[in-house]
Amino acid sequence: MQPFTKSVIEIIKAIPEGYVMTYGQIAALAGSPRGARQVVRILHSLSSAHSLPWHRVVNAKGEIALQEEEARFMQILYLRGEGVETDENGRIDLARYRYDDMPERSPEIWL
DNA sequence: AATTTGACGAAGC
DNA sequence: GGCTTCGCCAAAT
Repeated sequence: MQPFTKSVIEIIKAIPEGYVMTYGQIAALAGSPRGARQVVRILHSLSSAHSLPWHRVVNAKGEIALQEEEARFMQILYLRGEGVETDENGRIDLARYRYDDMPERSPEIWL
């Protein structure tokens, strides 16, 4: 297993309750700024095995990324249970709920 | 060793 | 805003 993959798992486990992170954010923190699809893979195959808080990972637009309706519903329930508001389409306000591990490294988010 | 897989993301229209 | 195209890359096949 690549160090990148291990980092991704650790980062996801470190997302606090009530916050979310994006695939790209996680990949970048793990050392691969264009490895967002790896994060997808890892979650797809390991979310249950590692009991990761998979529901705290959303896409760059702040939307629920899951395709199946039932799984989307579950993710929304988990998030609302932690205090993360979602609209009827599963959209999250990233300005409020995005978790920034190292804000000084991500000046673009200050916009 | 080569190809496919993915819950992505940025850019262009 | 939506939609398409393209780049991305470790793991699985």
